[in-house]
Order: sequence, then C-alpha cells, then structure tokens
Amino acid sequence: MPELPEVENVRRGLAACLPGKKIAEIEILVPKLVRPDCDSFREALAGNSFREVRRRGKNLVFRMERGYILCHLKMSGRFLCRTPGQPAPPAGSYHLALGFSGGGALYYHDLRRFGWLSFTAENPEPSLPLGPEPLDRAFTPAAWHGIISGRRTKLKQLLLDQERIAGLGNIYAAEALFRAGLDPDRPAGSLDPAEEEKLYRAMRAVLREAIGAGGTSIVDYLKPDGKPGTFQERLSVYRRAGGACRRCRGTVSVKKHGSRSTYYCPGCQK
DNA sequence: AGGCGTACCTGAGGGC
DNA sequence: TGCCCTCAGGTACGCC
Repeated sequence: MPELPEVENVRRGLAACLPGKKIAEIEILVPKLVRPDCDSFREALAGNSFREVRRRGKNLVFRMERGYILCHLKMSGRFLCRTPGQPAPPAGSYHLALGFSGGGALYYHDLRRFGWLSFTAENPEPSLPLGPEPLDRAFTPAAWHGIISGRRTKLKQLLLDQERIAGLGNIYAAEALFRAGLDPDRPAGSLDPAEEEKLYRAMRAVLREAIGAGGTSIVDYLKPDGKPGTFQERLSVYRRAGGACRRCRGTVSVKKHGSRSTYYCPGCQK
C-alpha cells in the first residue's frame, strides 16, 4: 500500500497524537507482527512513552522515552489513532493495540500481515539500507546524477530500488516516469543531462503533490484519522491501462517488470 | 550487476 | 452459487 507520500501522511497523523502518550496496555493479537518477539516487545514498551514520530523512506521510526520502534507498513499496514473519548474500533478490526494512560490508543491493522513493528534500544535510522530521501535538500541534481549515471538497470527498476533512492514504489515510479516523458525500460545510464533533470524534477514534484493530497487511496490506505487521501484522482497512468492519456490522448498501456505492473503512455514516454 | 522466481498473507474481482 | 485464477501500494532471499 504505502509509498513515501502515504507514509509521510501517516507520520504526520501520528505526530499529531502520539508524543507524550504513555503506554499502559499492550494487546498483541498477531504475534508475528512484532519483533524481536512478543515478550520483549511488551517488556520494552510497558510504561514507555512516545516522544517523536519520524520517517525514513517508507519506514516509520518512533522515538520513545526509552528506545525506538521501527515500523514498516509493507502492503497493507494501517494505523488508527484514537483520542480519549473516541470509541474503540470493533474487535477484529485491529491486530495490535497500545492503550494510553488517561485514555486513547494506537491501533495497527494489517490485512496481509507483511508489515511489522520492531523495538530497538538504539536509533535504527543510520543503519537502514536506504538511498537518499528524494525531498531532502541534500538530494541535489548532482547526487541524482551520481546514482543513475553508468547504470544499466531499467529506470523502473532503479526507481523501486530503495538502496538507491528511498520512498518511491509502484505508483510514484510510474507517475514520475510519465511526467518526465521517459520509457520505463530505458537504461538509467542512457539519460542525457536534460532527461536526468526532468526525472529529478518529476519525482520530487509528484511526491510533493501526493503528500499534499494526503496520499493515494485505492485499496487499503487510510490516514491515521481514518480518512482516505485524494491523489488517486490525479494519477496520470497508474491503473489507467486502456484509458486515454491526459497529455496526448493516446492509450495508456501496461507491462510487467518482474512480476509488477508498470503503467505508461507509449506515445509520451520515449 | 542485474534479472527472475518464490515466499510471506488475505481478499477482491473476473471468467466460466 | 461456487471454483479457480490473477492481481494488489513491498521487500528479502536464492539462483542464474
């Protein structure tokens, strides 16, 4: 489900309700969601408090009074934040719950159960195997050039490689390539300087716009307040195969990279 | 280096 | 109605 814009919206939603909250109750209904194991997760979090919610790529990092929780939502992980007085979600609608002193709770639900939460004593951020944050100041056109120059990987696959650039997934990789007018099969190293810069700008623009729109809600994704994002209304190619290209009125097409669908416009993307 | 298959899970939707 | 297949926003691992 979630790529950088969705995870960033989750982060913002949680940052608005978690800091200062002390964990009084821990309910783990699906043990495999927590690491290193149920018992140590409970022990580490009982009586612990939330301090800050950060994001690195598609990972969430909760800085606690003692230690950190690293979380990846994978395809279908979802948080729901409830303030004191708001009704609890129905049983069966969550797989993990952290109840707070004084009321309110954080709920996690993960339909496909690929996601996880991991308690670590030290800050896990520096050792995450991730490339630069595409919206960081430090991520300059020169840094981007260093990442793609000389590479034979297809653009689509490079954009999905979190170790090269963090945060893009199947939706925004396709959307960025469409905006840049680039064929997903082009070897990354084949871009001329103007094309490199187009892609650099396209990635950053689409991510920024999607963050502003609250992310893309198609199947699973909801913000921690339970509301959907709206960027699905503004997608140019993703899941639009057979539809008319908004730029050239040609037909949006789809093909596979590995086992994943890549949507693109053959007329616009060269 | 790069690309592919498989695995981890559940549910929705299409074809018959 | 049911069955079987494919597909879904991610990533790790093993193999060629």
